[in-house]
Amino acid sequence: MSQQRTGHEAGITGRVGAVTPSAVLGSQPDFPDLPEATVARLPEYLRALHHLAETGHDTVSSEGLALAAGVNSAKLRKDLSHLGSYGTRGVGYDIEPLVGQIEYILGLNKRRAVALVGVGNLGHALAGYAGFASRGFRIAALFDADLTRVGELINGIAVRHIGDIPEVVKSEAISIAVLATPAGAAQAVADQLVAAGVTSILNFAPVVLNLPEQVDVRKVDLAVELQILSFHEHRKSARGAELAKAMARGAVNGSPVATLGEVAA
Amino acid sequence: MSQQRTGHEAGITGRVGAVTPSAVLGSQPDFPDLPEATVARLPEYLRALHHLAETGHDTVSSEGLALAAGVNSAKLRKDLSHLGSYGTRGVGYDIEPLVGQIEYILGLNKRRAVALVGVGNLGHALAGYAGFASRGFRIAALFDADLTRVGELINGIAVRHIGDIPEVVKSEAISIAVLATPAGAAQAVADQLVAAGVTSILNFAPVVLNLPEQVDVRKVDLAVELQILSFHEHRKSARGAELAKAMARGAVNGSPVATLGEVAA
DNA sequence: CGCGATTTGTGCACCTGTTCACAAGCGCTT
DNA sequence: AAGCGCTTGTGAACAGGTGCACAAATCGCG
Repeated sequence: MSQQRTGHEAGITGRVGAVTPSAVLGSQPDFPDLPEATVARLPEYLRALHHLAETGHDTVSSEGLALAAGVNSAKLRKDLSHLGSYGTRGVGYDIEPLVGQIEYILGLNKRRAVALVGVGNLGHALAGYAGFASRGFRIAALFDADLTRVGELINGIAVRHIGDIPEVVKSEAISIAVLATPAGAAQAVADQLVAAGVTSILNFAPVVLNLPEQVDVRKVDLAVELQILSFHEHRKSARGAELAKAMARGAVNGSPVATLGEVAA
Repeated sequence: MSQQRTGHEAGITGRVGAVTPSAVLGSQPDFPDLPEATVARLPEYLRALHHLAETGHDTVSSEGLALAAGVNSAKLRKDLSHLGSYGTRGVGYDIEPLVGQIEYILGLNKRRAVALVGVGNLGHALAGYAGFASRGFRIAALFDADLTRVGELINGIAVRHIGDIPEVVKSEAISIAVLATPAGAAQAVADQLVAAGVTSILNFAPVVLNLPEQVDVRKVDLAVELQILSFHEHRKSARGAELAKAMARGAVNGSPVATLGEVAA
């Protein structure tokens, strides 16, 4: 159970990137077709690899990397096999070129400029989050609708009014935006962002955005995550109660106290 | 493409809750076996239903609710059918009892106490996040390892030292914790939480936690989300470039400018 | 009271993704 | 130079989830 479930729902099917058969242009396998599920795991592999590199490793086996990334080794090998062959049988994977390949695939060789809209409670924290900077992104602009917030400096960047979105998105060549506005404003702001040229949005507002097909949207809803955990809590206690009842009636083997953990294990 | 992908990876398979065959105890269908994918969508349905209720609706069709929740109607009907029958053919679903049923399943009838560990940049924002309170949770305790932070009041709650975790988790009957510590501290803190009795953890630290089977862990990594979007950006531009090249060579139909959007649509 | 319009609930086929298990390949040792 | 142990890469079976398409059920209206 404590297998780690990480962001990103499958839900949408199909390979990603399969648009032009390479036969048409005879291109080298520069951009392989990756299953969506694999794409979602690559960042986790990348993080684990960086950690291994920092702790002095040059190579790592699929078993070792799988452990560090919280997946099983077969899955890991299949995922990496999609990127081409970066392993040596009998030895393992060379960390350095593998890191390079994954970063290339993820488009992280160049640092990407990101806009953040909504400098409220959450947005403020995101603006200061060091993890963005250290993992390939640069917060290039902050926006808010509230005029009293405009001008405020956060981490050295001034908050601008959302009216400036078109101008700034163009001048900074921003294609990714983080949306941390209140729910009510999210759709309108998203429309403005898309109109300005943004093609990927990370949405923290608890609303379903309605946007053109070609725009990628990922949603993170903190309350939803807790509610899913709540379900599992409810389930555990319900099952525990039922089992206890069953025990009390049938009363065969094992101590009622241990049942919950035992069953799950 | 702009279909909304929401947290929560499948990855782990199997029904949830299938532990005791109800034959053993002849229990009413109080706690149905739900596919994990369905569980992950229920919170979204719940949010949409609340919104509909607030805007004066009594009933809603599967089509309408599916639209509001960002899924297709067949999937929605199948999901709801797992909860038992709350719809009327020819009419739709009665919102009120449906809300009640989903809240019951998710264990949201009673407000759940949550502990938050790590009152740094992100933790501070989470502590003040209104969405938790409004959607079934109560932040019952704040913890930090930094003694200079201990005692600070956030939203009316005092930050306590992590050494107090065992005591407070027991006295407040906390089973869910939010982990917003630096990566280096996360595993140790998680161990302490579990030892104190916590059985579900929402982990914001970019590390894979190693915990007993019976503990549920969900992971949210903001940088990972951006990296996935980055992949799609990279893919879009790579495909765009290839298409442009192909166009320039073969030069058959359509304007090169429109291709990207056209293909995706 | 019966008929038609509407919408749910679901059997079924399809498809993505996971896992097992093993052959192929590599390096080290003798 | 040959053999041995180790690890990758992958074919094949399996599991879970999705979406179509339709039968069953309900309501409203004539």
